[in-house]
Amino acid sequence: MTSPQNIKGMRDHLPPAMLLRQHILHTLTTVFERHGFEPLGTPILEYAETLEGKLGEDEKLIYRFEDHGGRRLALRYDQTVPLARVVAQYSGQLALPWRRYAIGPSYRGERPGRGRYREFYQADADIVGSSSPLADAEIITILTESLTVLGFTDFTTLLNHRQIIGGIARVSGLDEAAAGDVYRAIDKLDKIGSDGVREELHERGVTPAAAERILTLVQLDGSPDDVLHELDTQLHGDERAIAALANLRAIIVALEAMGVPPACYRVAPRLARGLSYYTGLVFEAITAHWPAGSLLGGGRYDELVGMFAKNSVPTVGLAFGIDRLHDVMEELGLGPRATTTAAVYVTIFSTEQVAASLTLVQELRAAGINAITALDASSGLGKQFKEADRKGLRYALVLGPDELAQGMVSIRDMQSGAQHHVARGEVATELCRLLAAGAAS
RNA sequence: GUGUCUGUAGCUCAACGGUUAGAGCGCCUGACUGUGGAUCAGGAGGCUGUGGGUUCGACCCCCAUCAGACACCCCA
Repeated sequence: MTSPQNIKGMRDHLPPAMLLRQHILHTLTTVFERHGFEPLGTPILEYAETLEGKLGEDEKLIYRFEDHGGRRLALRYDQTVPLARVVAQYSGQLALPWRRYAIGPSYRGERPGRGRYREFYQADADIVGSSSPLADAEIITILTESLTVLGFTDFTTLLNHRQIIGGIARVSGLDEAAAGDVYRAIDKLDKIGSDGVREELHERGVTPAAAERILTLVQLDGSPDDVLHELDTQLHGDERAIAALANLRAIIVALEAMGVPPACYRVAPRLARGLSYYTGLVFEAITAHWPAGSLLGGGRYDELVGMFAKNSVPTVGLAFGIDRLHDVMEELGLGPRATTTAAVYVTIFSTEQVAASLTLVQELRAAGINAITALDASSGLGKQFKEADRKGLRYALVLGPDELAQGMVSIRDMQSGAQHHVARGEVATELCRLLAAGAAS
């Protein structure tokens, strides 16, 4: 391999992409902290044993290897299992319920595809140690706020409950083992249609009568109240499912109180979700602009932490897929379209004026303005303007003999080409004013 | 992990198995004034993803490998 190359499924992020990613991460951090969540950092590497036995079939996607000492290590598959490890390990230091967020890369040895990579960023927010429906509702509220602040206008959060899924399987006469298979088929409803699902169910040995029952229940649609009411009737007699419906109702009541618009969520009994550790609420956000998988997902997993600790620790949380968010936002033109970090370019007129320009640029920086100077004092103004233009900087300053003599600085608007003089002492305030006006429009 | 397709200049793409692999855009230099975008003139840039094979001769055909796209599978 003579020419440099990326490892399969792992990407570089050049400045324009990285700026959007950072905008996303910063926005999510702000929302998380607005809700009082605390940051947690854990290593990318864990003992393989820590990750094994929690993910079901997905386990084969874990990157595993041995270190120099022959220890079996693994790259983390998500940030949830490490959270569970931390909760068990530091149980004495953590006051529960604990609201924590974590942002970082995880790794899965999958075949890369649209919106799917082997190294991908997730932003997680979880409430550890509470089984209250208020915790579930808080997570959904964070989800809604985050997507709204990022600029999404037409997303929907699908809500479901593992015990509704279980109940539907049970009243259709299936045992727990078969239910998983069935739900994998139902999860594809949007993609292959009800006929396709019917066929798949048949292939998996579900009787036609049971398949029809399942399809009917799973395709219930309408207002959350209507869907829950109908499920109540249909699942009558299945205690766990009835309890799940009550739980969803309580969550929705809390959502309403927190002002989450009803148009943002639906009860969708067909939502399955793959990760095997979920035990209660499950949800994911979808948008018509991204047919390939969900933007984020999550749910309640009350037993996972208990696999490390002795007692069970009820937990609910979500994970944003940063790479998918990024790709969708790019397609929709959401977020800042900056290609660089600086806003102002200070030219250097000639080798005699180097000091004057350097002094000026430091003043701008002290005033909170991101600014750069030319690095080659002997290059002409034309070349310097060109550099400023190519970088996408909004303003260029000229400080030549004429300006120096008059105690002025020329401010050039690189978009319009217009140029005006400002007194040397007023430059920073004038630029702040211009930049604020530009940001507002 | 399975299947299909793709890989040529920084980017988008040409080139019948046959001379020295081309074009547009971009990049660099100059015309050019104390000033970018426009125009004109010139210039740099390639072991055709990589490694084998077939052939007198390979960008082109065959095999392998790496990377990418799409559809499965699954998921963020």
